[in-house]
Amino acid sequence: MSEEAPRRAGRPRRAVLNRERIASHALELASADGYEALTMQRLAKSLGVAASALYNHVSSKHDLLQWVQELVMTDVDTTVFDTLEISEALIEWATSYRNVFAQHIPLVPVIAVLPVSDSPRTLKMYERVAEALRDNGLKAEAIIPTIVALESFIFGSAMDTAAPHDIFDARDHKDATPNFTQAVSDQRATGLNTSDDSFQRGLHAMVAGLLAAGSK
Amino acid sequence: MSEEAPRRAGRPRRAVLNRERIASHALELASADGYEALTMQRLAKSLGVAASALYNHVSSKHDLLQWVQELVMTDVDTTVFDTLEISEALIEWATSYRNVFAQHIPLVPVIAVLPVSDSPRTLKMYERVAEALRDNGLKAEAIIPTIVALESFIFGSAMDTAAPHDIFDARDHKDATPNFTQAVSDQRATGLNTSDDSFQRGLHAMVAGLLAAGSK
DNA sequence: ACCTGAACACCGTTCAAGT
DNA sequence: ACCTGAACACCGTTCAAGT
Repeated sequence: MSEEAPRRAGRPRRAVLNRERIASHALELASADGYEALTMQRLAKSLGVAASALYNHVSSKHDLLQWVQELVMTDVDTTVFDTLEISEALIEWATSYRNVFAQHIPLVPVIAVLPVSDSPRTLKMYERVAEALRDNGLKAEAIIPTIVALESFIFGSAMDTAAPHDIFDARDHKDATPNFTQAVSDQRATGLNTSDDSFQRGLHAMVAGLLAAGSK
Repeated sequence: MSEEAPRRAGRPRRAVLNRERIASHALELASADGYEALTMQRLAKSLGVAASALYNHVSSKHDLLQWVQELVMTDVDTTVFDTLEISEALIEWATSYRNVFAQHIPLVPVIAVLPVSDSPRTLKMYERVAEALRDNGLKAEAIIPTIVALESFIFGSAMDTAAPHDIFDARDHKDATPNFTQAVSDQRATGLNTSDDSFQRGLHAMVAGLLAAGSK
């Protein structure tokens, strides 16, 4: 598919190791084999270099995860703010955001405390959401808390998708927890995935409440 | 404080290693020195045994973290459901829950996917919340999603408290993000801690919305 | 039944030595 | 400037050997 670029005679061939190649290999490795497979040694092997070579380009594994986070961020849809009414847009954006990180749960603790200055794409996303909120009459001081609250819910909900489907199985303690047991069975009867059902209910509640409370 | 129990002559003295002692030592170690200090080796040392001895009582480090989680759960306040009106009670309970796990962030990914059957105290808490929601007229199928949505927000908000205070500093990209930059400055002007402000706004919005949407 | 000590199979990271 | 190979300081976990 890709053709070899011509090289000058005196230039030695060397594996091209740079942020772009390292990050995308890391993302591929994690996506294909899971984040437990994303070790510096295995990543180096897949790049055809020694593990120590990676440290000429990235200062720590934590930094590497930030690079991967930046790549993953591409998949979050912010175009919805261009076309949809604000509450619909927030719901679609949040759903996309949650679904993306449900595929990258080990990145959640990283992104949750990541300074925006280290992630241009996250910053750009914030700008778009902040603009949309302002344009729709949200009070100035409510904009950031609105975004942070939604994000916290998004991250928590992304983690919740990793819960086993029988997480609420309490057969051993049924007698002591009649209300809970009944509630589990009633939710199950809807046929809806518990994580998705919970996320959508919580999201609609929060979006409506935040827009109402934050309006001028 | 505690007096020595008399021992029979033939009984050899041995370090008493059991779940209770292991779990409480682990909690103390993590609380005092942080979760990065909670390793099997260091825990063993603090108990006066070899690391391998621990494996006679706990099957893995992950299981140990579940034990610690069960201890920490004690601090979450569910008595509020006995005295406060439902939305007030949910807000106080959630705030207590979030504040407790803000002190134990590395447990969040553990508890988020922990089957309730492995955590009697969590189960008991769910029962109390489910009962309160039912008593206050929530639709049967809305009870579990209401709890799960609140919990996801609680876990995400607990993680958010670990964010650096300058997480939103975008001085290098100010020109490209005018709305965001302005919003950050306007929130800052309130003097409120961003995490706390966001949590309380999101919580009030979600509680009101969930109760309204889930009512019969 | 439960503990020790050595070992195993990994980690992330550093660094002198090479080109 | 960037890579290799060996080493370091850890991890969690296993297991034969002891009592």
